[in-house]
Amino acid sequence: MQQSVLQIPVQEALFLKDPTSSTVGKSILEHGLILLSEIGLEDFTFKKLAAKISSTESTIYRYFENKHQFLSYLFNFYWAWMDVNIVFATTNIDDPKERLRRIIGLITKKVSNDVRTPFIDESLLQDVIALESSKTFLSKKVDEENQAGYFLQYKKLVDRISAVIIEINPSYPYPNALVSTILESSFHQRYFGNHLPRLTNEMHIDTRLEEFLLDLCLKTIA
Amino acid sequence: MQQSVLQIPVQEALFLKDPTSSTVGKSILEHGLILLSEIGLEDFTFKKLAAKISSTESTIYRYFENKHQFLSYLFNFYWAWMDVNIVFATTNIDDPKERLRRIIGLITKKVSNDVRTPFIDESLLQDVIALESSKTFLSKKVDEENQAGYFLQYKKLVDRISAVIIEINPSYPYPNALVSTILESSFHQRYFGNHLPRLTNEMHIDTRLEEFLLDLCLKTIA
DNA sequence: CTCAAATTGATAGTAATACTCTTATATTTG
DNA sequence: CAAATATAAGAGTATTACTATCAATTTGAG
Repeated sequence: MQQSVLQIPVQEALFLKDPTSSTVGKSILEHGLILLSEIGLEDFTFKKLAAKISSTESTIYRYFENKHQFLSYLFNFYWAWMDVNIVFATTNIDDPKERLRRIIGLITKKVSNDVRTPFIDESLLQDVIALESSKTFLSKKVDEENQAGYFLQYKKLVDRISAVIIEINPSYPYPNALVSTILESSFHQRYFGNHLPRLTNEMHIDTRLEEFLLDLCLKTIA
Repeated sequence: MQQSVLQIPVQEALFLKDPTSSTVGKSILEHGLILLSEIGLEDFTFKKLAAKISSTESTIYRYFENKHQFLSYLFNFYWAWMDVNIVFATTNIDDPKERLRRIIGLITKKVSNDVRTPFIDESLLQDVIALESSKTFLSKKVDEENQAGYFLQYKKLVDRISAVIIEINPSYPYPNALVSTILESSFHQRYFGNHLPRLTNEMHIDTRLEEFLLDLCLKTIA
């Protein structure tokens, strides 16, 4: 009896060799994520990761061009995984407001490890993405990377949620802006709640964050 | 007849030696900002800056511990400068809604160089801060840096704007969260408008960005 | 005006980073 | 089983992110 495995598709632009295609590759993903969560992107190096998985720098460089690409891989993985969850949680729900409610619930809740993805711990991934995701797109190389498809999954999800907004209020003029604002805010507000509390209002508490964003969203498109 | 000069106070924690106290220091600020805007934080080094101002690495290191501290200096300068402008634009305005309108106007409009600050070009500064500011606080060293006062000016401004929100609606429960969301969003949305348009709705246009955020804000606290 | 203190410039040096390359050894696959 | 492919081990390079030393210059206090 085989456990169900969830295949999360990640763009070819985001790796040199598919890390899910080999044991070392999976190990790079698993322990790369752990190391990232421990020391942060600035201090993260392929050399340290190689030591951790008893492999070599050159092997890791065959999978990813550099740590920025590795982060972008995780970024896309996260949003692809979130997309799957959102689709699952909203199919067969007729009321678009209820769908929006569920989406914001998923976005704001602290996630726990999804056993269907054996080498990625989503709980860690969420923390890493909250801290580092802005760094994927806030770079002088955005246009080039955007061209290459680095942000496809994120854009896809924004479109999906925007469609729900439009369903609720077809004349609201800024659906995509509202959605990307909410997604970014969900990360930053939780982070502020934990580290810079004066910038927020107890947003380290899931339920408050959810209420804040749901309220903001519904009132704005009302 | 002396030109009026605007003194922007920056925390002592943000430098080793006050860069405004000497000619080299001012040159570091002026050309450091220019270089940052040209090549971005990742590629920015004190060595390159030293070459640009015909000085040496060691001299720059006497003013700033590292480029992260230099960025944080600019971050604080920007928000302190914005604070001055906001205070100026809102004194003697009785209606808090009108004050909020003016604040959001200031935050969303593309800024032009303020001649009262001779060595800082605010137009460049705005672009640099939009691209790099998240990197000041999204780091494993937040708590330490927060303790040292790295984010004081930003927190002060959030408090100031929150007070206006509370004046408009004293029972709105998330004023600080709303304000920091709007401030972050103003940067990101404009950036998305320029580089990742699918994540937004023509937010590279000042007036649209202003309308989007003002509308969002007023409806949310109504 | 003068001497001491502080500042800067010039230079060297170190450990780490971000890679690239080569080669020998495993491992997989056809 | 042979050929192709992947990995490990190691060396090597340019750059980064500093620190340290020392001489020359500037400043400022008496």
